[in-house]
Amino acid sequence: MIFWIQSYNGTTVLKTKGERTRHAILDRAAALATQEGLASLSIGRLADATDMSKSGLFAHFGSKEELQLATVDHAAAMFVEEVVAPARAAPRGVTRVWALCDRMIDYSQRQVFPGGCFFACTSAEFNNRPGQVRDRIEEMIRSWLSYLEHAVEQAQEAGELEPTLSAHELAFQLDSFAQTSNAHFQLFRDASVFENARRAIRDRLESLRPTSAAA
Amino acid sequence: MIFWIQSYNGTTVLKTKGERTRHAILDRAAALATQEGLASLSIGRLADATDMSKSGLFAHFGSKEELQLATVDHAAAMFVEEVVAPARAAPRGVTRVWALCDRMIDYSQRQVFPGGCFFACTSAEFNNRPGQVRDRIEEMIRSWLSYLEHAVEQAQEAGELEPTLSAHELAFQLDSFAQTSNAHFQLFRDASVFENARRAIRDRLESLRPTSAAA
DNA sequence: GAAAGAATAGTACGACCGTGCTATTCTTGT
DNA sequence: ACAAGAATAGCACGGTCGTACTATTCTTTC
Repeated sequence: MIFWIQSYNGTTVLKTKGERTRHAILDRAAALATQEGLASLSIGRLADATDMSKSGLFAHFGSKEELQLATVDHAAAMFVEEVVAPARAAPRGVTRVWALCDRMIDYSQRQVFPGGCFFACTSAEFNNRPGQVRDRIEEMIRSWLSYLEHAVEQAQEAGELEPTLSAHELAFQLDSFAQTSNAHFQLFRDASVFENARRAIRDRLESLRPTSAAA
Repeated sequence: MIFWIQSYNGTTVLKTKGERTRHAILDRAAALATQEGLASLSIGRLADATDMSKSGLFAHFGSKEELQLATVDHAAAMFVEEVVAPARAAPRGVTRVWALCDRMIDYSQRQVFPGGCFFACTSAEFNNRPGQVRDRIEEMIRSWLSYLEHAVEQAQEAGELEPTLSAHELAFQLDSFAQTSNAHFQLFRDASVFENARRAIRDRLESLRPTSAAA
Protein backbone atom coordinates (compact mmCIF):
# COMPACT_ATOMS: atom_id res chain seq x y z
CA MET A 1 0.00 0.00 0.00
CA ILE A 2 1.33 3.34 -1.07
CA PHE A 3 -1.19 5.55 0.69
CA TRP A 4 1.00 6.62 3.57
CA ILE A 5 2.65 9.12 1.30
CA GLN A 6 1.42 12.34 2.78
CA SER A 7 2.06 15.04 0.25
CA TYR A 8 3.95 15.61 -2.95
CA ASN A 9 4.70 19.23 -2.25
CA GLY A 10 3.76 21.67 0.48
CA THR A 11 5.07 19.66 3.41
CA THR A 12 7.84 18.23 1.26
CA VAL A 13 10.35 21.07 0.98
CA LEU A 14 12.44 20.96 -2.13
CA LYS A 15 15.81 22.24 -0.97
CA THR A 16 18.31 22.01 -3.77
CA LYS A 17 17.94 23.38 -7.25
CA GLY A 18 18.12 19.88 -8.62
CA GLU A 19 15.13 18.77 -6.60
CA ARG A 20 13.11 21.77 -7.69
CA THR A 21 13.86 21.25 -11.38
CA ARG A 22 13.16 17.55 -11.11
CA HIS A 23 9.82 18.32 -9.51
CA ALA A 24 8.94 20.77 -12.27
CA ILE A 25 9.94 18.27 -14.95
CA LEU A 26 7.79 15.56 -13.40
CA ASP A 27 4.81 17.89 -13.12
CA ARG A 28 5.07 18.57 -16.82
CA ALA A 29 5.76 14.93 -17.65
CA ALA A 30 2.71 13.68 -15.78
CA ALA A 31 0.50 16.26 -17.46
CA LEU A 32 1.86 15.52 -20.92
CA ALA A 33 1.58 11.79 -20.36
CA THR A 34 -2.18 12.08 -20.01
CA GLN A 35 -2.41 14.02 -23.26
CA GLU A 36 0.17 12.41 -25.51
CA GLY A 37 0.88 9.12 -23.79
CA LEU A 38 3.56 8.08 -21.34
CA ALA A 39 5.21 5.59 -23.70
CA SER A 40 5.41 7.98 -26.61
CA LEU A 41 6.46 10.93 -24.47
CA SER A 42 9.97 11.56 -25.78
CA ILE A 43 12.85 13.18 -23.97
CA GLY A 44 13.14 15.82 -26.67
CA ARG A 45 9.44 16.64 -26.47
CA LEU A 46 9.61 17.00 -22.70
CA ALA A 47 12.79 19.08 -22.94
CA ASP A 48 11.00 21.49 -25.26
CA ALA A 49 8.03 21.67 -22.90
CA THR A 50 10.26 22.52 -19.95
CA ASP A 51 12.68 24.84 -21.79
CA MET A 52 15.62 22.60 -21.13
CA SER A 53 18.15 20.86 -23.31
CA LYS A 54 17.63 17.20 -24.04
CA SER A 55 20.82 16.19 -22.28
CA GLY A 56 20.25 18.48 -19.31
CA LEU A 57 16.89 16.90 -18.69
CA PHE A 58 18.12 13.41 -19.40
CA ALA A 59 20.85 13.71 -16.74
CA HIS A 60 18.16 13.84 -14.04
CA PHE A 61 16.99 10.35 -14.78
CA GLY A 62 19.66 8.38 -16.62
CA SER A 63 17.23 6.45 -18.78
CA LYS A 64 13.80 6.77 -20.25
CA GLU A 65 12.43 4.00 -18.07
CA GLU A 66 13.63 5.79 -14.93
CA LEU A 67 11.89 8.92 -16.14
CA GLN A 68 8.68 6.97 -16.66
CA LEU A 69 8.91 5.36 -13.24
CA ALA A 70 9.56 8.72 -11.58
CA THR A 71 6.57 10.14 -13.45
CA VAL A 72 4.31 7.36 -12.23
CA ASP A 73 5.49 7.90 -8.64
CA HIS A 74 4.94 11.62 -8.95
CA ALA A 75 1.43 11.13 -10.30
CA ALA A 76 0.71 8.66 -7.50
CA ALA A 77 1.71 11.22 -4.91
CA MET A 78 -0.53 13.78 -6.59
CA PHE A 79 -3.42 11.33 -6.59
CA VAL A 80 -2.95 10.68 -2.90
CA GLU A 81 -2.87 14.38 -2.17
CA GLU A 82 -5.90 15.17 -4.31
CA VAL A 83 -8.14 12.19 -3.60
CA VAL A 84 -7.08 9.88 -0.80
CA ALA A 85 -5.81 12.33 1.81
CA PRO A 86 -8.93 14.55 1.79
CA ALA A 87 -11.22 11.52 1.92
CA ARG A 88 -9.23 10.05 4.76
CA ALA A 89 -10.15 13.15 6.76
CA ALA A 90 -13.83 12.13 6.53
CA PRO A 91 -15.17 9.93 9.35
CA ARG A 92 -15.08 6.17 8.85
CA GLY A 93 -18.11 4.51 7.32
CA VAL A 94 -20.32 5.34 4.39
CA THR A 95 -19.31 8.99 4.66
CA ARG A 96 -15.73 8.10 3.81
CA VAL A 97 -16.78 5.76 1.02
CA TRP A 98 -18.75 8.60 -0.50
CA ALA A 99 -15.87 11.02 0.04
CA LEU A 100 -13.48 8.71 -1.82
CA CYS A 101 -15.80 8.39 -4.81
CA ASP A 102 -16.71 12.05 -4.83
CA ARG A 103 -13.09 13.20 -4.62
CA MET A 104 -12.17 10.77 -7.37
CA ILE A 105 -14.82 12.19 -9.67
CA ASP A 106 -13.87 15.70 -8.65
CA TYR A 107 -10.26 14.98 -9.54
CA SER A 108 -11.33 13.96 -13.03
CA GLN A 109 -13.66 16.91 -13.39
CA ARG A 110 -11.18 19.54 -12.21
CA GLN A 111 -8.68 18.04 -14.61
CA VAL A 112 -5.86 17.78 -12.15
CA PHE A 113 -4.24 16.16 -15.19
CA PRO A 114 -5.27 17.76 -18.48
CA GLY A 115 -5.98 14.41 -20.15
CA GLY A 116 -8.05 12.99 -17.29
CA CYS A 117 -7.07 10.45 -14.65
CA PHE A 118 -3.37 9.65 -15.00
CA PHE A 119 -3.85 6.01 -14.09
CA ALA A 120 -6.74 5.48 -16.46
CA CYS A 121 -4.57 6.76 -19.31
CA THR A 122 -1.40 4.95 -18.47
CA SER A 123 -2.93 1.64 -17.45
CA ALA A 124 -4.63 1.41 -20.83
CA GLU A 125 -1.31 2.17 -22.44
CA PHE A 126 0.88 -0.22 -20.43
CA ASN A 127 -1.57 -3.09 -20.05
CA ASN A 128 0.29 -5.20 -22.52
CA ARG A 129 3.81 -3.89 -22.12
CA PRO A 130 5.55 -6.01 -19.52
CA GLY A 131 8.09 -4.19 -17.41
CA GLN A 132 8.64 -2.15 -14.28
CA VAL A 133 6.44 0.71 -15.47
CA ARG A 134 3.46 -1.55 -15.99
CA ASP A 135 4.06 -3.19 -12.62
CA ARG A 136 4.15 0.10 -10.78
CA ILE A 137 0.95 1.34 -12.43
CA GLU A 138 -0.78 -1.92 -11.60
CA GLU A 139 0.37 -1.71 -7.99
CA MET A 140 -0.99 1.81 -7.63
CA ILE A 141 -4.40 0.91 -9.03
CA ARG A 142 -4.50 -2.18 -6.86
CA SER A 143 -3.83 0.04 -3.85
CA TRP A 144 -6.64 2.37 -4.78
CA LEU A 145 -9.12 -0.46 -5.20
CA SER A 146 -8.17 -2.19 -1.98
CA TYR A 147 -8.36 1.06 -0.05
CA LEU A 148 -11.84 1.67 -1.44
CA GLU A 149 -12.81 -1.90 -0.57
CA HIS A 150 -11.41 -1.42 2.93
CA ALA A 151 -13.52 1.69 3.39
CA VAL A 152 -16.60 -0.28 2.29
CA GLU A 153 -15.76 -2.99 4.83
CA GLN A 154 -15.59 -0.45 7.59
CA ALA A 155 -18.98 0.91 6.58
CA GLN A 156 -20.40 -2.60 6.64
CA GLU A 157 -18.89 -3.30 10.07
CA ALA A 158 -20.40 -0.07 11.35
CA GLY A 159 -23.78 -1.32 10.17
CA GLU A 160 -24.12 1.45 7.63
CA LEU A 161 -24.20 -0.83 4.59
CA GLU A 162 -25.92 -4.18 4.19
CA PRO A 163 -23.29 -6.88 3.67
CA THR A 164 -25.49 -8.66 1.11
CA LEU A 165 -23.04 -7.51 -1.54
CA SER A 166 -19.37 -8.23 -0.81
CA ALA A 167 -17.12 -5.24 -0.19
CA HIS A 168 -15.04 -6.32 -3.15
CA GLU A 169 -17.97 -6.26 -5.53
CA LEU A 170 -19.38 -3.01 -4.25
CA ALA A 171 -15.97 -1.36 -4.59
CA PHE A 172 -15.86 -2.63 -8.16
CA GLN A 173 -19.23 -1.13 -8.93
CA LEU A 174 -18.48 2.24 -7.37
CA ASP A 175 -15.13 2.46 -9.12
CA SER A 176 -16.79 1.53 -12.42
CA PHE A 177 -18.99 4.61 -12.33
CA ALA A 178 -16.11 6.95 -11.50
CA GLN A 179 -13.80 5.43 -14.10
CA THR A 180 -16.35 5.47 -16.87
CA SER A 181 -17.36 9.06 -16.19
CA ASN A 182 -13.70 10.00 -16.58
CA ALA A 183 -13.46 8.14 -19.88
CA HIS A 184 -16.70 9.55 -21.27
CA PHE A 185 -15.79 13.10 -20.35
CA GLN A 186 -12.47 12.82 -22.13
CA LEU A 187 -14.23 11.50 -25.20
CA PHE A 188 -17.45 13.53 -25.35
CA ARG A 189 -16.54 16.62 -23.31
CA ASP A 190 -19.96 16.66 -21.68
CA ALA A 191 -19.63 17.29 -17.95
CA SER A 192 -23.12 15.98 -17.20
CA VAL A 193 -21.65 12.48 -17.09
CA PHE A 194 -20.09 13.34 -13.74
CA GLU A 195 -23.52 13.93 -12.28
CA ASN A 196 -24.72 10.63 -13.71
CA ALA A 197 -21.82 8.89 -11.99
CA ARG A 198 -22.45 10.65 -8.69
CA ARG A 199 -26.13 9.77 -8.81
CA ALA A 200 -25.37 6.15 -9.66
CA ILE A 201 -23.00 5.93 -6.70
CA ARG A 202 -25.43 7.67 -4.34
CA ASP A 203 -28.30 5.39 -5.41
CA ARG A 204 -26.18 2.29 -5.03
CA LEU A 205 -25.08 3.25 -1.52
CA GLU A 206 -28.64 4.23 -0.65
CA SER A 207 -29.98 0.89 -1.87
CA LEU A 208 -27.71 -0.86 0.60
CA ARG A 209 -28.59 1.23 3.66
CA PRO A 210 -29.99 -1.08 6.33
CA THR A 211 -32.50 1.50 7.67
CA SER A 212 -35.31 0.39 5.36
CA ALA A 213 -34.89 -3.27 6.29
CA ALA A 214 -34.44 -2.50 10.00
CA ALA A 215 -37.70 -0.49 10.09
CA MET B 1 -25.11 5.02 -36.76
CA ILE B 2 -22.70 2.47 -38.12
CA PHE B 3 -24.51 -0.67 -37.02
CA TRP B 4 -25.97 -1.57 -40.36
CA ILE B 5 -22.66 -3.02 -41.38
CA GLN B 6 -23.49 -6.70 -41.50
CA SER B 7 -20.24 -8.55 -41.53
CA TYR B 8 -16.55 -7.99 -41.96
CA ASN B 9 -15.88 -11.26 -43.65
CA GLY B 10 -17.89 -14.34 -44.43
CA THR B 11 -20.61 -12.63 -46.43
CA THR B 12 -18.13 -10.08 -47.71
CA VAL B 13 -16.17 -11.95 -50.36
CA LEU B 14 -12.69 -10.66 -50.91
CA LYS B 15 -12.14 -11.04 -54.61
CA THR B 16 -8.80 -9.62 -55.61
CA LYS B 17 -5.46 -10.39 -54.07
CA GLY B 18 -5.17 -6.78 -52.99
CA GLU B 19 -8.37 -7.00 -50.99
CA ARG B 20 -7.30 -10.18 -49.29
CA THR B 21 -3.89 -8.82 -48.28
CA ARG B 22 -5.44 -5.61 -47.10
CA HIS B 23 -7.86 -7.57 -44.95
CA ALA B 24 -5.01 -9.62 -43.47
CA ILE B 25 -2.99 -6.48 -42.77
CA LEU B 26 -5.93 -4.85 -41.00
CA ASP B 27 -6.59 -7.95 -38.90
CA ARG B 28 -3.01 -7.83 -37.73
CA ALA B 29 -3.05 -4.05 -37.29
CA ALA B 30 -6.17 -4.10 -35.12
CA ALA B 31 -4.74 -6.84 -32.95
CA LEU B 32 -1.39 -5.12 -32.56
CA ALA B 33 -3.06 -1.79 -31.85
CA THR B 34 -4.64 -3.22 -28.70
CA GLN B 35 -1.28 -4.49 -27.49
CA GLU B 36 1.18 -1.82 -28.54
CA GLY B 37 -1.03 1.15 -29.27
CA LEU B 38 -2.55 2.43 -32.49
CA ALA B 39 -0.57 5.68 -32.50
CA SER B 40 2.76 4.05 -31.89
CA LEU B 41 2.08 1.18 -34.28
CA SER B 42 4.69 1.83 -36.95
CA ILE B 43 4.60 0.80 -40.58
CA GLY B 44 7.85 -1.08 -40.19
CA ARG B 45 6.58 -2.97 -37.18
CA LEU B 46 3.40 -3.94 -38.98
CA ALA B 47 5.36 -4.93 -42.08
CA ASP B 48 7.46 -7.29 -39.98
CA ALA B 49 4.35 -8.76 -38.38
CA THR B 50 2.78 -9.47 -41.76
CA ASP B 51 5.96 -10.58 -43.57
CA MET B 52 5.78 -7.75 -46.03
CA SER B 53 8.13 -4.99 -47.02
CA LYS B 54 7.54 -1.57 -45.55
CA SER B 55 6.86 -0.01 -48.93
CA GLY B 56 4.67 -2.86 -50.12
CA LEU B 57 2.45 -2.49 -47.10
CA PHE B 58 2.51 1.27 -47.22
CA ALA B 59 1.23 1.30 -50.80
CA HIS B 60 -2.08 -0.12 -49.61
CA PHE B 61 -2.86 2.97 -47.59
CA GLY B 62 -0.82 5.93 -48.79
CA SER B 63 -0.35 7.44 -45.36
CA LYS B 64 -0.20 6.40 -41.77
CA GLU B 65 -3.42 8.21 -40.97
CA GLU B 66 -5.26 6.29 -43.69
CA LEU B 67 -3.91 3.08 -42.21
CA GLN B 68 -5.17 4.08 -38.78
CA LEU B 69 -8.59 5.03 -40.13
CA ALA B 70 -8.87 1.75 -42.02
CA THR B 71 -7.87 -0.10 -38.86
CA VAL B 72 -10.58 1.63 -36.85
CA ASP B 73 -13.18 0.80 -39.50
CA HIS B 74 -12.03 -2.80 -39.59
CA ALA B 75 -12.25 -3.10 -35.81
CA ALA B 76 -15.69 -1.50 -35.86
CA ALA B 77 -16.90 -4.10 -38.34
CA MET B 78 -15.48 -6.84 -36.13
CA PHE B 79 -17.21 -5.36 -33.09
CA VAL B 80 -20.53 -5.31 -34.93
CA GLU B 81 -20.08 -8.91 -36.01
CA GLU B 82 -19.03 -10.13 -32.57
CA VAL B 83 -21.32 -8.11 -30.31
CA VAL B 84 -24.09 -6.15 -31.98
CA ALA B 85 -25.26 -8.56 -34.65
CA PRO B 86 -25.73 -11.55 -32.31
CA ALA B 87 -27.53 -9.39 -29.74
CA ARG B 88 -29.78 -7.98 -32.42
CA ALA B 89 -30.98 -11.51 -33.00
CA ALA B 90 -32.37 -11.57 -29.46
CA PRO B 91 -36.00 -10.42 -29.02
CA ARG B 92 -36.60 -6.75 -28.18
CA GLY B 93 -36.78 -5.80 -24.54
CA VAL B 94 -34.74 -6.66 -21.50
CA THR B 95 -33.56 -9.84 -23.20
CA ARG B 96 -31.79 -7.83 -25.87
CA VAL B 97 -30.36 -5.41 -23.32
CA TRP B 98 -28.90 -8.34 -21.49
CA ALA B 99 -27.65 -9.90 -24.72
CA LEU B 100 -25.82 -6.70 -25.63
CA CYS B 101 -24.07 -6.51 -22.26
CA ASP B 102 -23.33 -10.20 -22.14
CA ARG B 103 -21.90 -10.28 -25.65
CA MET B 104 -19.83 -7.21 -24.85
CA ILE B 105 -18.30 -8.88 -21.81
CA ASP B 106 -17.88 -12.09 -23.76
CA TYR B 107 -16.01 -10.21 -26.46
CA SER B 108 -13.58 -8.92 -23.83
CA GLN B 109 -13.26 -12.29 -22.20
CA ARG B 110 -12.66 -14.26 -25.38
CA GLN B 111 -10.05 -11.69 -26.32
CA VAL B 112 -11.30 -11.10 -29.80
CA PHE B 113 -8.49 -8.55 -29.66
CA PRO B 114 -5.49 -9.73 -27.66
CA GLY B 115 -5.21 -6.48 -25.70
CA GLY B 116 -8.90 -6.26 -24.79
CA CYS B 117 -11.61 -4.08 -26.29
CA PHE B 118 -10.21 -2.20 -29.28
CA PHE B 119 -12.23 0.91 -28.56
CA ALA B 120 -11.31 1.02 -24.89
CA CYS B 121 -7.63 0.97 -25.87
CA THR B 122 -7.77 3.43 -28.71
CA SER B 123 -10.17 5.90 -27.15
CA ALA B 124 -7.84 6.27 -24.17
CA GLU B 125 -4.99 6.81 -26.59
CA PHE B 126 -6.67 9.30 -28.94
CA ASN B 127 -8.73 11.22 -26.39
CA ASN B 128 -6.46 14.19 -26.60
CA ARG B 129 -5.17 13.90 -30.13
CA PRO B 130 -7.49 15.90 -32.37
CA GLY B 131 -7.94 14.54 -35.86
CA GLN B 132 -9.92 12.19 -38.03
CA VAL B 133 -8.82 9.11 -36.13
CA ARG B 134 -10.09 10.46 -32.82
CA ASP B 135 -13.34 11.53 -34.47
CA ARG B 136 -13.99 8.14 -35.94
CA ILE B 137 -13.32 6.36 -32.64
CA GLU B 138 -15.61 8.76 -30.83
CA GLU B 139 -18.36 8.22 -33.41
CA MET B 140 -18.13 4.46 -33.02
CA ILE B 141 -18.39 4.59 -29.23
CA ARG B 142 -21.24 7.06 -29.48
CA SER B 143 -23.04 4.60 -31.75
CA TRP B 144 -22.53 1.78 -29.29
CA LEU B 145 -23.87 3.80 -26.38
CA SER B 146 -26.89 5.09 -28.24
CA TYR B 147 -27.73 1.63 -29.49
CA LEU B 148 -27.57 0.32 -25.93
CA GLU B 149 -29.71 3.23 -24.77
CA HIS B 150 -32.19 2.52 -27.55
CA ALA B 151 -32.46 -1.10 -26.45
CA VAL B 152 -33.14 0.08 -22.90
CA GLU B 153 -35.87 2.39 -24.17
CA GLN B 154 -37.55 -0.48 -25.96
CA ALA B 155 -37.47 -2.53 -22.78
CA GLN B 156 -39.05 0.36 -20.89
CA GLU B 157 -41.75 0.81 -23.52
CA ALA B 158 -42.50 -2.90 -23.32
CA GLY B 159 -43.03 -2.48 -19.59
CA GLU B 160 -40.07 -4.70 -18.74
CA LEU B 161 -38.07 -2.01 -16.99
CA GLU B 162 -39.28 0.72 -14.66
CA PRO B 163 -38.68 4.09 -16.26
CA THR B 164 -37.68 5.63 -12.90
CA LEU B 165 -34.11 5.75 -14.20
CA SER B 166 -33.69 7.33 -17.64
CA ALA B 167 -32.57 5.06 -20.45
CA HIS B 168 -29.50 7.23 -20.86
CA GLU B 169 -28.41 6.76 -17.27
CA LEU B 170 -29.12 3.07 -17.17
CA ALA B 171 -27.14 2.57 -20.36
CA PHE B 172 -24.28 4.48 -18.73
CA GLN B 173 -24.37 2.22 -15.69
CA LEU B 174 -24.50 -1.02 -17.64
CA ASP B 175 -21.71 0.07 -19.94
CA SER B 176 -19.63 1.07 -16.91
CA PHE B 177 -19.62 -2.47 -15.56
CA ALA B 178 -18.66 -3.98 -18.91
CA GLN B 179 -15.94 -1.41 -19.59
CA THR B 180 -14.40 -1.66 -16.17
CA SER B 181 -14.33 -5.44 -16.24
CA ASN B 182 -12.41 -5.21 -19.49
CA ALA B 183 -9.92 -2.77 -17.97
CA HIS B 184 -9.44 -4.77 -14.78
CA PHE B 185 -8.92 -8.01 -16.64
CA GLN B 186 -6.23 -6.46 -18.80
CA LEU B 187 -4.50 -5.16 -15.69
CA PHE B 188 -4.94 -7.95 -13.16
CA ARG B 189 -5.55 -10.98 -15.41
CA ASP B 190 -8.21 -12.30 -13.07
CA ALA B 191 -11.22 -13.49 -15.03
CA SER B 192 -13.51 -13.40 -12.02
CA VAL B 193 -14.09 -9.71 -12.69
CA PHE B 194 -16.26 -10.70 -15.66
CA GLU B 195 -18.61 -12.52 -13.32
CA ASN B 196 -18.71 -9.49 -11.04
CA ALA B 197 -19.70 -7.36 -13.99
CA ARG B 198 -22.35 -9.80 -15.15
CA ARG B 199 -23.80 -10.02 -11.65
CA ALA B 200 -23.83 -6.25 -11.30
CA ILE B 201 -25.67 -5.91 -14.60
CA ARG B 202 -28.14 -8.67 -13.76
CA ASP B 203 -28.86 -7.16 -10.33
CA ARG B 204 -29.34 -3.72 -11.79
CA LEU B 205 -31.79 -4.96 -14.42
CA GLU B 206 -33.56 -7.07 -11.80
CA SER B 207 -33.90 -4.09 -9.47
CA LEU B 208 -35.80 -2.24 -12.18
CA ARG B 209 -38.21 -5.02 -13.07
CA PRO B 210 -41.77 -3.77 -12.50
CA THR B 211 -43.11 -7.17 -11.28
CA SER B 212 -42.41 -6.50 -7.61
CA ALA B 213 -44.15 -3.12 -7.71
CA ALA B 214 -47.03 -4.41 -9.83
CA ALA B 215 -47.71 -7.28 -7.46
C1' DG C 1 -0.43 -16.67 -73.41
C1' DA C 2 0.52 -12.04 -73.87
C1' DA C 3 -0.54 -7.25 -72.75
C1' DA C 4 -1.91 -4.24 -69.00
C1' DG C 5 -1.96 -3.12 -64.73
C1' DA C 6 -1.98 -4.19 -59.84
C1' DA C 7 0.91 -5.60 -56.06
C1' DT C 8 5.13 -5.76 -53.89
C1' DA C 9 10.04 -4.76 -53.08
C1' DG C 10 14.29 -1.76 -53.02
C1' DT C 11 16.42 2.32 -51.87
C1' DA C 12 16.98 6.93 -50.20
C1' DC C 13 15.75 11.07 -47.52
C1' DG C 14 15.35 14.27 -43.61
C1' DA C 15 13.57 14.10 -38.92
C1' DC C 16 13.51 12.46 -34.47
C1' DC C 17 14.53 8.74 -31.12
C1' DG C 18 17.48 7.27 -26.66
C1' DT C 19 21.87 7.67 -24.89
C1' DG C 20 26.78 8.21 -24.60
C1' DC C 21 30.73 11.82 -23.96
C1' DT C 22 32.75 16.33 -23.04
C1' DA C 23 32.51 21.15 -21.95
C1' DT C 24 30.56 24.94 -19.59
C1' DT C 25 27.82 27.36 -16.25
C1' DC C 26 25.67 27.80 -11.89
C1' DT C 27 24.95 26.44 -6.57
C1' DT C 28 26.46 25.45 -2.47
C1' DG C 29 29.28 25.00 1.85
C1' DT C 30 33.07 26.92 4.00
C1' DA D 1 35.12 34.65 -2.24
C1' DC D 2 36.67 30.59 -3.63
C1' DA D 3 37.00 25.67 -4.31
C1' DA D 4 34.19 21.54 -5.22
C1' DG D 5 30.77 19.65 -7.25
C1' DA D 6 26.14 19.68 -9.04
C1' DA D 7 23.39 21.13 -12.94
C1' DT D 8 22.93 22.05 -17.58
C1' DA D 9 24.25 22.37 -22.49
C1' DG D 10 26.51 20.84 -26.92
C1' DC D 11 27.48 17.42 -29.96
C1' DA D 12 27.77 12.78 -32.06
C1' DC D 13 26.28 7.97 -32.72
C1' DG D 14 23.39 4.28 -34.68
C1' DG D 15 18.57 3.26 -35.18
C1' DT D 16 13.82 3.86 -36.55
C1' DC D 17 10.20 6.84 -38.13
C1' DG D 18 6.94 8.25 -42.34
C1' DT D 19 7.07 8.83 -47.04
C1' DA D 20 8.95 9.81 -51.68
C1' DC D 21 10.48 7.58 -56.10
C1' DT D 22 11.82 3.56 -59.09
C1' DA D 23 12.16 -1.25 -60.30
C1' DT D 24 10.50 -5.78 -60.32
C1' DT D 25 7.22 -9.51 -59.88
C1' DC D 26 2.72 -11.35 -59.79
C1' DT D 27 -2.63 -11.27 -61.26
C1' DT D 28 -6.04 -10.57 -63.99
C1' DT D 29 -8.40 -10.02 -68.45
C1' DC D 30 -8.98 -10.66 -73.19
